[in-house]
Order: sequence, then structure tokens, then C-alpha cells
Amino acid sequence: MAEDRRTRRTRRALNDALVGLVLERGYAAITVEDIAERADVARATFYSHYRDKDDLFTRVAAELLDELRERLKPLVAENAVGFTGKPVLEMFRHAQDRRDLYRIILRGEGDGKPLRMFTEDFVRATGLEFRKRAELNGVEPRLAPDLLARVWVGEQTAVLQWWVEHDTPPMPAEEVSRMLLDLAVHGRYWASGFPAPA
Amino acid sequence: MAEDRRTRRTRRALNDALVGLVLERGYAAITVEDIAERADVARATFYSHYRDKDDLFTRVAAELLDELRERLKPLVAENAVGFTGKPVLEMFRHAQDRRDLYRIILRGEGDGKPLRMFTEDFVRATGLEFRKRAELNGVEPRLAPDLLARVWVGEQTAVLQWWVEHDTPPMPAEEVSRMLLDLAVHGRYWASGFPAPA
DNA sequence: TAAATTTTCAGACAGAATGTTCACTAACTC
DNA sequence: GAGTTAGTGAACATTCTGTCTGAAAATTTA
Repeated sequence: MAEDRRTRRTRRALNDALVGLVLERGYAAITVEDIAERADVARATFYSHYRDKDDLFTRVAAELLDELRERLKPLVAENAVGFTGKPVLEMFRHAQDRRDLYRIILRGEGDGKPLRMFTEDFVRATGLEFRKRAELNGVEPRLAPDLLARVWVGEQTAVLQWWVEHDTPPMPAEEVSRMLLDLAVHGRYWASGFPAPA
Repeated sequence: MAEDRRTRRTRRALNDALVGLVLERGYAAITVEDIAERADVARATFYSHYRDKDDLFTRVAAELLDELRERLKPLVAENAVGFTGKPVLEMFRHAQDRRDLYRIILRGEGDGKPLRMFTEDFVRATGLEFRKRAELNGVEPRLAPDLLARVWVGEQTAVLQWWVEHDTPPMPAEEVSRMLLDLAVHGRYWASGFPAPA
């Protein structure tokens, strides 16, 4: 028995209503009533699907994360040797496709809970990757992989946020991900045009 | 006429109560009643000082920012030529002194509003600094200063958050700020132990 | 110290949003 | 077409909000 068409429809409508409203008015300013109204659904129906506003937002964010993981999976497996920009680029593309949702999550709406989910997940995966890579290539990291992962994730989310907040993209996904990679590889002196010190 | 001692006392009590409660239960879970109770103040008194919960949090965060700016001021003026780690170190020290407040802000409590204030302010100052420095030294940035500022702020806040979330600091302020600086200067290949590619 | 000013207090109030329940109707699956 | 499941709308108690009292307490000022 496949999922009932009605539940699919109302869930979808509620998800969309949430994202739209949060984008317009901010998470704190909207009520369950508002969401139900925009979705054209009775308020009681909302509660038969989600415990509360938070529950809805959390699930929407979790689904986005699943979607992202799914898109990244084939790319991370492939390049276990060196750093390539492929996963980074794919994330920017994903953000382009689902810009509204990325926006509100990266803004820290919902008391930052969805953003924390996103970040923590990201840090975990990155840290793992860094450690694996160091071991595989027999190199000794000069900095703790955990710290390195935080920094890398921090950079990426900062730029991602900046990028999605523009109504019209300030540069294509390819360009911004290339810049980010160059910066990570060469460091800030390189990027700012200064000659590197001793 | 100096400020009435009573207002100083109750404001202080309300500020502390807010920070403590948010740390324990999260911003969304606490009510004005809770804050007033912990501060041992009538609820009506709360409203004679602040418009609502948000207003209180916003002002507390703004005061922290002022405090930080005050501590940073002498350090940024002095080193207009090269990059030194002094302002970074000072920020970590400030975070150490006011750890609880830093924690809740960096967690994105209060729908991320205080965090956005923090970040935006930081980005603005950093961007300005970058531009000034490039001009002063007659170098041509390879990346837009704005983007560079975002990245730098993203790195710093990510590490800062990681650092304050430990009950006992994982490393002293001096060490973490030095690491961060090394990383920014030399880039990720250097940090991870890989030989830099062409 | 006394008078004048300001702040705090406790309680009451209407309004808004929450989360639950229920009997009924509509839509869907098989 | 029969049987099952989901959505409806209305009602309900509860909680929190923000505002407003008049009286009591603490403070500043003279």
C-alpha cells in the first residue's frame, strides 16, 4: 500500500507554506494557524501530521539533508585520493535548486536548530574524510582534524549563506566553489595578494 | 543624576536570568514569567524595562558587542600594516570571560538574530580592514574583499563556537588563535600535512 | 531628615495561540 | 462499490502575552 495521496498533498502543502512564511516573516512571527491557512488545510489536520511548528521545521530540514547526502554520495566515494572540488560544487548546485529552504536554514531560523543539524552533520562527515585521507596518504596533519573540519565547514557555510542571500546569484556555482577551493588550498595571503611571509 | 540604583539592580538581574535560563532550557522554551521569577522581580517590572523577551536578548547581545569593540579598539589601530593575531586573541579572551553569553549567541538562540548582529558587524569591520590594507600596501586582492571577509569571519566564528562549547577549554586562547592564524596564512594543504600542489 | 520623585509590586484583564477532542463528511485504495 | 483512512470545523481548557491599575517601597534631592 503506497502512501495515501491526500497525506502526500497536505504534507507537501504544509512544508511549502512553512518555507514561504518563514522567508517572508521569520520563524518566530508565524503561527500554526498561519501555516494551515496558507496551506489551505484545517488546523486540526496540521496536528495530525506534526507535533508542532518545530517538529515540522525539523523534518523539513532533515529531508533536505537526506537529499543533499544522496547527491553527494557518488562524488565523495570517487575521489578518496586528493582534494577535488566536486562535492563543494554539488552543494552549491543543491543550494541553487532549493534556495528558499537553504536561506532560512542558514539564517538560523528556528532557534538555530536546523542550522546546527546541518553544521554538525557536515563537520562529522568532513572530519571523518580528513582523518581517512591523512591515514591513507601517510601524512601527519599539523592541526587536529576536528579543528580543521570546523574551519572548513565554517568557511563553506559562510560563503554559501552569502551566495544564497542574493536574489540574483553574484557568480555562478562553478566560480564560487572554485574560489573557495583556491582559498582553502593557498590561504589568505595568497587571496589578498600579499606575498606569503616566512 | 546618575542612574537609579534600583533600575541597575533589576536590569542586571534580568540580564543574568535570561542568559542562565537560555543556557539551560533554550530560548524558545522560556517565558517572561520564568525570567522575572529567576530574577526575583515582578513580571510587570520586566515590561517597564523591556518590550519583550526579544528586546531583552537583543540589548544584552548589543552590550556584549560594545564591550568587544571596546577591547579591540586599541589593537586594530596599532597594526595597520601587516596581519597580527592580536585582535583574534583578544576575542578569544573576551569569549573566555563571557563564555555563557557567547555560547547562547553562537548557538543561534533567539532565532539567530543576535548571531546575525554579531556576524554582520564583524564582516563589516573585517571587510573595511581588508580593503584599507590592500590599498595601503598597493596590492591587488585576488578575491573580492567582501567574500574574503565572509570566509574569515566564518572560520573564526566556527572555531570560536567549538571552543566555547567545551566545559573545559580544549586548548588555551593563545594556542587556538595561533592555529587559526597559521591556517589562514598557509592554507589547508599546509595544515593537513600534504605538500602543496601546483 | 523630610519631601519629592521614581521604581517596584501584586493582581486583574482581554486577547492570542496552543494542543486536544469529536462527530461528520469527503477522498482514496483495493 | 465497500471499506478504510484522512480531512473538517467547531469547541474547549490552558498558557502566555502585554497593559493597566493604585498602593507601597526605595531612591534621590534639597
